[in-house]
Amino acid sequence: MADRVYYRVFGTMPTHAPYPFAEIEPRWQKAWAEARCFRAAQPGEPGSEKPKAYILDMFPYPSAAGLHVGHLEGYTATDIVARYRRMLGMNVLHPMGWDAFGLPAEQHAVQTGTHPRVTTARNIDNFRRQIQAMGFSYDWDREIDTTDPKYFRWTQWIFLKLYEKGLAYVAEAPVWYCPALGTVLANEEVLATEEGPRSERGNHPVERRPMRQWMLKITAYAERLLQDLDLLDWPESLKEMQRNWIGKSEGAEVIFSVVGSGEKIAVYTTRPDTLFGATYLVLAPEHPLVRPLTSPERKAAVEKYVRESAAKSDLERTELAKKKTGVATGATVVNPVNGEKIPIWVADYVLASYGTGAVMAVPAHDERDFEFAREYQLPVRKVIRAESEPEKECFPEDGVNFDSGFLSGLKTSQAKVAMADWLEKNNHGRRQVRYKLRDWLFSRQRYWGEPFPILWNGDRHEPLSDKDLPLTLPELVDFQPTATGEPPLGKAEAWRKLPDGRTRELNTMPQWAGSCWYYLRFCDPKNDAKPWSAEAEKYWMSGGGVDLYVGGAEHAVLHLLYARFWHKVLFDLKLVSHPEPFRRLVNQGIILGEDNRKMSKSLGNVVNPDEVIREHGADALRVFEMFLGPLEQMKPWSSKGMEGSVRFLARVWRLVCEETDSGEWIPSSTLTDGAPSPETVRALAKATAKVTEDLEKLQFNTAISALMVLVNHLTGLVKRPTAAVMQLSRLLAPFAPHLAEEVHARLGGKGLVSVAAWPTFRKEDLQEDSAELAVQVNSKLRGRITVPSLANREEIEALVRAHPDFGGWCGGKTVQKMIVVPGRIVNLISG
RNA sequence: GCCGCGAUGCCGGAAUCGGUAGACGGAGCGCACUUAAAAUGCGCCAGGCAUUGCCUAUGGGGGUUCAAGUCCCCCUCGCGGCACCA
Repeated sequence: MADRVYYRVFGTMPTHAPYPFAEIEPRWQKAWAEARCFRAAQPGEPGSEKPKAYILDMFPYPSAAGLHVGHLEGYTATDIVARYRRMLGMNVLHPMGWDAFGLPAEQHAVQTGTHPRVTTARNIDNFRRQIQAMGFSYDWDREIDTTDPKYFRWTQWIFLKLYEKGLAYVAEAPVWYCPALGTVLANEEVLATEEGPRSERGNHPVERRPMRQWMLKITAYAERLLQDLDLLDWPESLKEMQRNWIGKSEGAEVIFSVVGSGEKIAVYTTRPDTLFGATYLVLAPEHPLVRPLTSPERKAAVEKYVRESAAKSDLERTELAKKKTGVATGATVVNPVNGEKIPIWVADYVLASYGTGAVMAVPAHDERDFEFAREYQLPVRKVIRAESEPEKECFPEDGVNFDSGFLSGLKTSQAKVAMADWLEKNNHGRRQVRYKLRDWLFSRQRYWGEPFPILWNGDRHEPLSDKDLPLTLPELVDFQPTATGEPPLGKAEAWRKLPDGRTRELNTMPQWAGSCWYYLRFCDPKNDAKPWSAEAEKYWMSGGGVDLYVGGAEHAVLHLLYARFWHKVLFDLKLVSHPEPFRRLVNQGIILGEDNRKMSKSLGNVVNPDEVIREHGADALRVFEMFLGPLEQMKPWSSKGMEGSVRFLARVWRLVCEETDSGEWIPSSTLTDGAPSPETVRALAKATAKVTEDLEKLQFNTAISALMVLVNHLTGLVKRPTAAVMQLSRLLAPFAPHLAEEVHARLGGKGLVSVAAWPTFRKEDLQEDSAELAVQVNSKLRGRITVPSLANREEIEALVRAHPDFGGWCGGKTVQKMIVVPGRIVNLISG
């Protein structure tokens, strides 16, 4: 009984920490802040003569929930690189800031009446606290906040530049409206889901509504946004997503004349070579010519069909619709290439929003047209044959033309050119390039965003002048969006109306505005005269822009496309020196919960970094997140694995300290000032070589593994040379900076290890004295042989022949050939 | 359907130019220390047969090669994206 009480009481007592991280970590964070050792030198300042490195994270939206381990993975990776580059002697720009405009703070304001500014400030403080607890080496003098008037003044200024260039305009167009969010959304913010189109944020249903909105002419940059992807060191998958989103297609516009009327119908096709096979023409139900062209006897049927299509959701019109529907108009057009009369149909498989809203149907060579033709018994005329494969009913691939007049006998690629030439020569059409990319819907009916620096004078808009910037938000008590679709800013009567009768634009900018240029502001964050100085931009953005940009893949066609667009506009205005902002980009993979499912509150599998730091320390969290696996890969959390990282760091600690019976840490008696043995020299050289190589390739998991090998070696020594442990502390510094500083200091190291020089090694120290080669016989492993590591082929061959097992390996057969790969294998080929 | 990425022990993952598959960590097992446990240190650890040793193993099937996780062809599964874009 007494025993059980003893265990209950002492069994739940926390055993003391494997090493005193809770005392070490805050102390070094304070030391770094006091030494200001992570400050980046501006051009002209001492330190700016060093080569620069711009290492950037995608700055966070400071949510009420705080940081999660996924943020920390990317931030840890960039911090390691930043610390490593600093130790290599580079002038490193590694900044952090807050993308603080946005919907959640405003939704909170709607519900509680708390001003978004208050919530935002509180969330930022919490994020900053969490980030600082990780020991990240940010230059906090450069912290920025997109909601600060000193910042958004310049967001507004850049908007005016776009406005002046004619790249910002107001248009009445069908746009995506989200009733739940009370605002319109950009195409990029709408996802196609099984339940229909939904908002990217919050997964609310969205609908098409015609509204007057501000648009940015991103389409003017479509070709350059596409071409310049080739300049970038980005994941191929991400470039592909942007290419798909831009959606370039090359083809021709063909003009058909309507029989018995002066009307012409233009269609867009990527296959002008199939024009001889066109057997009908299809208009989208929304096409303006549908009504005027329909013959009186078809009128009722066509109008009914148009009405039905309009009532269908986008979903019903696309993927769920197994069967194509349509109706004949009774009108006909002339195929310009052969003078043939073909009927005009209306069908909703043709989209009004793409191309001209009309297509020429070639059922023999287009799956969709084929399906439709079969449904309504329309003629199918083959004009292209496969070069080798057997004939198919519908052949949409490239081949050779026949029954095609002047195109007969030509291959598809040649036929396309010939037909385009013919169309242009005879005025029946022309070559054309099209993009799926649409202009960027840039206004939102929300309060917590940048106000547009625009005034309305009746129906006309005009820009605010630079001297009136920043245009700040009016104070409001009621943030509720109105049912009429009028933005909340409409409630600020005094703000909205100017004495001279002009009124302010009431929409605000989307959250993406602030993040479109924040990386430029980091170059010169305190400049009150300009968004950034030319000198600072040229210095930090040289060599192709940001040298390393790490963030999640969810921004592939949002932030990353918008920022590239703004950057190109700024490039054309000669405000930046390179056409692309982010030279190298890496997506960190998401970290799953321990149950292998996506971390979410409802599943209860979210890992709270505050708790992990309290239990195991920031260094252990940093090391573990990097040791989990490759940065780009999706991987599950493991609390057992987390403990492994703690054990590793505690092993490092015990190289330097040992514990007394009373539980105190005293300097280890195993340390010696003696010279390291050749084995230790080799272990150090190997670790240095491997860690250096892996850091360059962002392979943090294998770099840590190399450090573990070194620590295991040092742990195994009876006497540990201080110099060796000192070198370990420098190799460890980017990964576990607090512990590295402590070890460095306890061993009598001068200054901060965070700014010490990165270790080097001598190539000859990597060399082993002897190497063990595998001996294969007819490619099967049969034995091993130890040879001097510098032995050449002939010497190795002689050693193999002289080896006592040689006869056994050959099994009495003669060796016809011996393949020797020094350092690797010997393969005996016998017959 | 199309595009991109991936599949290696019980688990996370290593493996340069094609050259000893499984580094490192976790889990497990054993030993030492301890009154005991924890912690720590050391050792074992793909599977099968077996006496040394041999055989089988990198999602599946073919191929190239002295040699394939790695290169080529076909297929299966998983993840991400796009999806009637003419």
